[in-house]
Amino acid sequence: MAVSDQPGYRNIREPESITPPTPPTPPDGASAPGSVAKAVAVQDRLRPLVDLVGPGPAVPATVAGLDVAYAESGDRLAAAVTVLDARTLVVVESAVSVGRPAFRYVPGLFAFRELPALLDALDRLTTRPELLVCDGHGLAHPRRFGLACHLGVVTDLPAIGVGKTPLVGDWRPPADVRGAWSPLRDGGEVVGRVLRTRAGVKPVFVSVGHRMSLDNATTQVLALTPRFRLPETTRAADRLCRDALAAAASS
DNA sequence: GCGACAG
DNA sequence: ATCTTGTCGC
Repeated sequence: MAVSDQPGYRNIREPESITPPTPPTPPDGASAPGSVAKAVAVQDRLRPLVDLVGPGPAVPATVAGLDVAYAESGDRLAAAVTVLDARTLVVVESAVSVGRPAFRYVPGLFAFRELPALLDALDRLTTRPELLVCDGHGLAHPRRFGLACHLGVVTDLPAIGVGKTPLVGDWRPPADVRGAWSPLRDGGEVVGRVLRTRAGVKPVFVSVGHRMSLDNATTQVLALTPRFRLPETTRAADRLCRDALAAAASS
C-alpha cells in the first residue's frame, strides 16, 4: 500500500525543496529524511526499540522540558531544553539551538521537523536529565512512534509526551477534578491518558515515550503541574525558545 | 467522496 | 506553530 493511501494521511506530498542538500544520512534516526516515505521507514525501523516497560524513575532528581518556537515566516526556529529540579521545579540549566525546520509539517511525522534542533540543544547541556517531557505525543501516534518515542529512543532517556490536543484515539472527558483521567484508546489499545491537570480547564494528553509506564508518566505530569495546565518544564522551555527566537531576530 | 490530522 | 479582538478574572 502506498503511503498516500494509508488511512489518516491525505495531502501527503514529497517535501519538495524545503530540505537543503542533505549530507550523508546517519543511521541513528536523528537526521531529516528526504521524503515522507523515508520518514515513515525510519519510524518503522525505530519503533521496536521503544522500551514499553519502564517503569522509569519514581523520584527523578531532574526533569527536562523541550519545546520549539517558529518565526512567523516559518523558515526559522528555536529549540529549547530546560532542566528543572524535579522537587522544587526550579530551572537548574537550559540550552537553546536556533536553526531551520528540518522537515515540513506533516501530522504523524512531526518529530522530523523538530528533532535535529532539539537534539542539538540537548547536546549543549552539561547535565543529563533523568526524564524528558516532550511537547507532543509518544505512543498516541498512528504508528505508535511520536516525538516522545523518537526522542527517547535516540537519547535512550526516559521520555513522555504531553500533548495539548489529540492526534489519534477516542476518549471521554475526565471528571472536572485535578488528577482525574480517562483512557485514550486507538485501534483497540490504550495509547495514553486524557489527564485533567486543573479543574475547569481543558485536559492534556499524556502518553509514554520511552522507558516509562503510563502510570508513572501520569504521576510525573501531575507533579509538574501544581498550578497550571501544562507542565512547568514545558512552560519554561516555551518561554526560553520564544525569547531566543526574538533575540535571534533582532541580532 | 467527506472528515480528521501533535506542533 | 503563528496571527488575531475581545473578554473574564485574579
